[in-house]
Amino acid sequence: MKEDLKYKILKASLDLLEEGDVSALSMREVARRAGVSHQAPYHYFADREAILAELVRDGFERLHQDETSAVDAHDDQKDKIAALGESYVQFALENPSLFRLMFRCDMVDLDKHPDAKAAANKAFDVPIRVMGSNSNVDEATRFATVIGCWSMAHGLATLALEGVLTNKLADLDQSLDDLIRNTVKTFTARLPD
Amino acid sequence: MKEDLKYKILKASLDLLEEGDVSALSMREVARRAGVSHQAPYHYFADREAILAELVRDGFERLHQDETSAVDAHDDQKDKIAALGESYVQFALENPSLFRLMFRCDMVDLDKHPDAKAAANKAFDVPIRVMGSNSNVDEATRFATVIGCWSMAHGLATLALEGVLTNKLADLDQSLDDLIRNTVKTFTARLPD
DNA sequence: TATCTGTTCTTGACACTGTCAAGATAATAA
DNA sequence: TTATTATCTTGACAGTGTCAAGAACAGATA
Repeated sequence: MKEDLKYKILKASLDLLEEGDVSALSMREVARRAGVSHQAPYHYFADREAILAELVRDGFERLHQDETSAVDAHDDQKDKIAALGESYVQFALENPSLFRLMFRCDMVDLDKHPDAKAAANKAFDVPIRVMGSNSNVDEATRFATVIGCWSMAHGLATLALEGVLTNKLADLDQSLDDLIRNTVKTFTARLPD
Repeated sequence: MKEDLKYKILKASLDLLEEGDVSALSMREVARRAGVSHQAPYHYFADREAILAELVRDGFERLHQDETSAVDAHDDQKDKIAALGESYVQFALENPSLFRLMFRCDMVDLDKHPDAKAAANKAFDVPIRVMGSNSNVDEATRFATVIGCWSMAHGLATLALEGVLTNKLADLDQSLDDLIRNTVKTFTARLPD
């Protein structure tokens, strides 16, 4: 079927990405897995980065979905924020290599791939939309709060991903999930109403 | 001089790293810059990862220094924490490629490089030591607070590095520095005494 | 039906990479 | 002086991304 190979290539690429790191995703190995010549992928993707960009775009789309369904599942404002944070970290843990890739502008220059950039902005706008509506505080504080929460979720995700947290976790009698839930809850509780 | 070439190679490597991304750091380019044959570096480093590990080790050493001098410059507990966070982000902004590399376990497996791992742990222990001493809260909350603050600093650094923040900053009349300071201060103010 | 045109894929080449193997050269020790 | 070791070079190999050119095939046009 038409465009069939394109999705075969993307599937093989995603598999390779999550099997190992991004360096395992080579143009030729992707072609090999799709059962075509080493040059065939070039018909659908300008270069290696174009494949990565497509994976990144899809990643941000899925992250956006996870975020919105997490937010929509709650009514209380702070519950929304906590669920949003947890879904963010959860996504990272479930798609480690992809998540890493999604924030590697040295690998995928979003300015060169508008579709991926648009998807990223859609995902980024969820926290801003959810938290940016608190009119009880001034704008600077509100913005700082949004960025801080987002940063915390992103940092949690990154540190958990790189195994830094599990190292430090050995002492405490806590699972990684508990730690993440605990951390998110501890900080959302301190947010202004 | 003995070991002279070793440091020439490390210097060339760090230069290459900060000039572009980590992929610009090739064994052969490093050798070329040091003015030696493509194989000479192998006398001092087992492979490419060994060079990266050495850069990472040095990076964590410097981060640790920055952290401690930031902490030591203040007496008040919350000032210490704020300064610590800012120094962390500052380090990332001043050494973007190196900072990225320091948290890329797919590139440098710390378990294979004990020296780098030790340096990393030394740097990681500063926030734990500074914040972990608050006896007014239970241990789980204390740990969550430490991890949360550290995550926020790490997330801020990462997001700032990848240009995500500067994108979102266009609306507000704020510099990146201001935003970072603001965010750190906003959240340290909410910490329990 | 026969010819043209564009899509889709293949084959071949090139310069680059990391790294193994082996040799050369120079410093040091006996 | 000779032997040994540290230091560096030369050469090779398989792997990579990607440019260039060609083959196979589809569909449209005549």
